[in-house]
Order: sequence, then structure tokens, then C-alpha cells
Amino acid sequence: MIFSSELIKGTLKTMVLKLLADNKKMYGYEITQKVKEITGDRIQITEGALYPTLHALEADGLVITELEYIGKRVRKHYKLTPTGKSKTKEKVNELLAFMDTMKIILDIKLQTA
Amino acid sequence: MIFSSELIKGTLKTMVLKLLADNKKMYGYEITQKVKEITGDRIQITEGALYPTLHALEADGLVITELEYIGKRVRKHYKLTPTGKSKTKEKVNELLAFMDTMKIILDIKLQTA
DNA sequence: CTACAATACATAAGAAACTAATGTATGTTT
DNA sequence: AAACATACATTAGTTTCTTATGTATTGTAG
Repeated sequence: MIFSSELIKGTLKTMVLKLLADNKKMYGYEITQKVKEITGDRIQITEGALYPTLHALEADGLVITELEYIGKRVRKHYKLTPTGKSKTKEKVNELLAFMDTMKIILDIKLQTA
Repeated sequence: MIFSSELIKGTLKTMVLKLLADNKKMYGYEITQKVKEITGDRIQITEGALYPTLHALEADGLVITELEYIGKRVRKHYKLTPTGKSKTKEKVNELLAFMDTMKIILDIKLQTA
């Protein structure tokens, strides 16, 4: 089962930041594969969503880039800046807290009729 | 702390369906207040987001409406249809599973360097 | 040895879903 | 009487995604 894309909305930036925090340095294609791998193919990040997000993170000063050449093929590595690291902690904590709050709504029976 | 609105994206429909499942019958304004109440003001659903969502649920046959008059003021109550009830279970289960998957990404240390 | 799949970047048109603002109206509190 | 709360609704604009397309290199299967 693949998660409906609407669920991924709003969590993509946080996911990418957290992956960069855990892996120090990643390139775009690697991020798509890693997410597929660790979610058992249930979350698939499309390139059309990922690249604009990475560019936005760079424009915001949360990541810096570094080019690597594998033969003639280029890889653009992304790495968190200090600002990016603290922003990552913020965003991760917020998402975890949000999910706890959502669970209150999803789990409880408010009234029984 | 109020959750950034981007996090609410994609979960609104599921929240509304679940609230209707637990409360049998609710009107729009009541939904906004209930969500504020049970989340300690951390999730605030705006009317501009809620009403179009309710109308979409009705157009999709997941809810039916019923008008109530309190003096001259009108309340539009929403109630799940049988289709709406089974859709609610699906969406709630999917969101819970999604959150478990997200926790894998947010909690684990993939590599240490 | 060539066609297809995979790797790797990127953009762009359109859609979806929201925000923020505005509008209308009634009821309640200070 | 003014302000706030209740209760519906719409709309212009923005953000963020999907789907498709484009370019190019490298690996693999027939």
C-alpha cells in the first residue's frame, strides 16, 4: 500500500532535513531511494516535489551544496548548515508533537450514542 | 504553540470524518471549537478551509446535511453516510499507519559519521 | 550491439488545498 | 452601543504538489 500523496503534504521538508541530519550528506536521487527503502516503498518522493524543495532549503540557507563527478555524471550533495541543524530539531519536534496531538483525535471516542 | 498550517494540510478531511464518526452529528462551527478544545488550541481549523471541505464531503456522498434553526440562526448539521463510515475507517487507519512510518524516519539514526 | 532500465539532474503547466480577507446576519455580554 | 461570539459562506492569491517532459550518462539484458 502506497500512502496517498495528500498525507505527504507538509512533511516533505521535515523528512528531507531529518535525513540530512542523520546522513550528514546526501544527493537528491539518493534521498528518493532512501525514503523508498526505509518505508518499504510506501512513501515515494517524486523528483518534481523533491528538487524544488531542495532548492528552497538552499535559498533559505538551511543547506549548502557540493558537486561530485562520477565519470561525466554529476551529483549534487546537500549538507546542513548550523542554521539548518537547529531548524531540523525544531521541525522534527513539531512534527512529533503534531502526530501525538493527531492521535488524540484519531484514538479517542468523544461520545458514544 | 500553534502547529504550523502546513502540517494540517492533508489531514483535515480525515480529522473531520473522525469527529463525525465519534459525535454522530456536528455543525461547522462546532467542529472548529471541538478541535481547538481537544488540542488545547494547538490546531485551529479556519473557516476558509473547513467549509469547502465539508461541501466536498457532501458532494462525494460521505455526509448528509440537516438544517436546524436556533431562533433565526441556522445550523447545518453533518452526519456520516454508510459510505462515509467505511471511508472514515480507511482514512483513519491510513493516517495512523502513515504516522508510524514517519516515526521510523524521525526517530532512527540511519548512520553515524 | 542495441534497446531498455537505472542513475541524476532540472523545469514547467496545471491542479489541489490551503490562507487571509471579506461578507452577511444574529445573539450575547459589558 | 460597542464589542465579542456564533454561524454560515465565498473569493483572490499563494503554496505546494502532480504529471509530464527534457537532457544526459551508465549499466544490463536479449
